[in-house]
Amino acid sequence: MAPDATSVTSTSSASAKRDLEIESIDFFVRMMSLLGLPRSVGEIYGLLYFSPKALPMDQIAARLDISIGSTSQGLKTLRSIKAIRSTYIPGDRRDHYLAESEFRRLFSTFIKDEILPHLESAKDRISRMEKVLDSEPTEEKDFYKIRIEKLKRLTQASGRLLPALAKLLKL
Amino acid sequence: MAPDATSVTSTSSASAKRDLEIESIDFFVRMMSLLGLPRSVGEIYGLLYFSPKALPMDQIAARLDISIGSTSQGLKTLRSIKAIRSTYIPGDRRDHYLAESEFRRLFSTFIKDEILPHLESAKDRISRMEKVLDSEPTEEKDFYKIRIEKLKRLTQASGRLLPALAKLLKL
DNA sequence: TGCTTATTTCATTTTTTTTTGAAACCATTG
DNA sequence: CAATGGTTTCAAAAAAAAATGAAATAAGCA
Repeated sequence: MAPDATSVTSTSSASAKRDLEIESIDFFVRMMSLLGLPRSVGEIYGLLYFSPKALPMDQIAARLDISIGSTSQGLKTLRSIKAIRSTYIPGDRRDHYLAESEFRRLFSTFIKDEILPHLESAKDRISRMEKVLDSEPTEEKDFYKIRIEKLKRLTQASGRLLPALAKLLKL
Repeated sequence: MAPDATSVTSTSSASAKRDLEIESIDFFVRMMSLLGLPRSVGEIYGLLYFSPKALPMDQIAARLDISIGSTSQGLKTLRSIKAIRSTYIPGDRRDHYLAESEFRRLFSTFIKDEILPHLESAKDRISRMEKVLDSEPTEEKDFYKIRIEKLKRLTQASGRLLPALAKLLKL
């Protein structure tokens, strides 16, 4: 049987570790919620980020005091944005998870998966707008033209800036 | 009494306008939700963005078929991020709202108000972490040191990049 | 000042999101 | 191939967020 969570360390201060862990969890709960991800996802990542050893799902759930359902879901989300990876521990059937500490990858995956698809559909929408405007003799055509033009520039700029930003975050 | 919403246009196609309006609302509902703002806020901004004339609150509520409570709240949010401004219409007691079409201002206000404060508190948190690590003789000190260092670089980079980004979005 | 209309506020309701927990599923091992 | 331990799934419960509507407030006008 694996040693339980309270007996992990021998000589070093458990409370210092715990303090760091709590700050980390707090940090990432906020950061993930900024990205629109649920609390549990931030908690899991925060715990793993300051864990020197890979942790299995049941220990994560126990330490955070959340259900294994949430934990499984949260790990799935984190895997999908490549924020964690699992390691093989010989003689243990459980998957063990490690935080991916390269934020660059984390952000670029997030941008690619969550933001860029929206930009794609935005382009389609703008084409539709132009078609509508061309086909019908509308008053204030200039006004509409300018607005559409601005939208177009916004999406173009975003489409160029976001991937560049992702690269810049190479830390 | 002001002319009602259905009799606004004379010669031009009302349906073309309506089509553009709907695409616009749809566009901004998505975009605002990407920024974590509620649906109603996106709807209001989308409506105003493609409206050649300034609109009063009651007309906004009526056209979007949302309550005046939501409308008032949404306008407040949009005002707070400088996404709209109100104009004075002689002979009309109501405030009339126009979309601010300079996205630069919109984004930079958003970044300043919503993101940078988090970065500030992140700095404090990192200082606390360093204090904890220094004060206690913890095992795997190197591991923790490196993690804290990475967090520090992340927040520093964000603190520099985000304002720069806001400026770049000068459209 | 009092009357009317416009706007804000906020307790309540509705809707949406997240979490839970138990059942189903899977994979390893005796 | 049954038994055990690990993981996922998903309906139901809980929590959080947003919208409503009505009362309170403010603001213009006679």
